[in-house]
Amino acid sequence: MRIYATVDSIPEGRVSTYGRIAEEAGIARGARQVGAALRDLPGDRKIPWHRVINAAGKISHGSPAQAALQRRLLEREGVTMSEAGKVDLASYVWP
DNA sequence: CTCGTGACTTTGT
DNA sequence: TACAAAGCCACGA
Repeated sequence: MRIYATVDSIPEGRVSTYGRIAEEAGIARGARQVGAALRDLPGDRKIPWHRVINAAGKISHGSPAQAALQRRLLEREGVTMSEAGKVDLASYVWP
């Protein structure tokens, strides 16, 4: 629950990393757990899972389809990325 | 209690 | 930029 609440607090047009979220949620080094939580997400939840990326600013998971979807959702909110699909954390990560 | 697993992270080639 | 190795942590078998 802590994880869901934290992810839900990320405003539109901003992103956050697994590590940051884990810390915010109380799990100091549980970045993986955050990923697991999002992975098992039903989908009908009102959670902006697409604003969650890894420390490198990239999408590190699953099917190309899923990655493409996440990228599309982010760009729709104004988050730009390099060709390699890398987000400029310095300007989009949530403080 | 021990093992395997994984939408991670760091560090070093 | 890409890959490997070694940490880390909650969970379930």
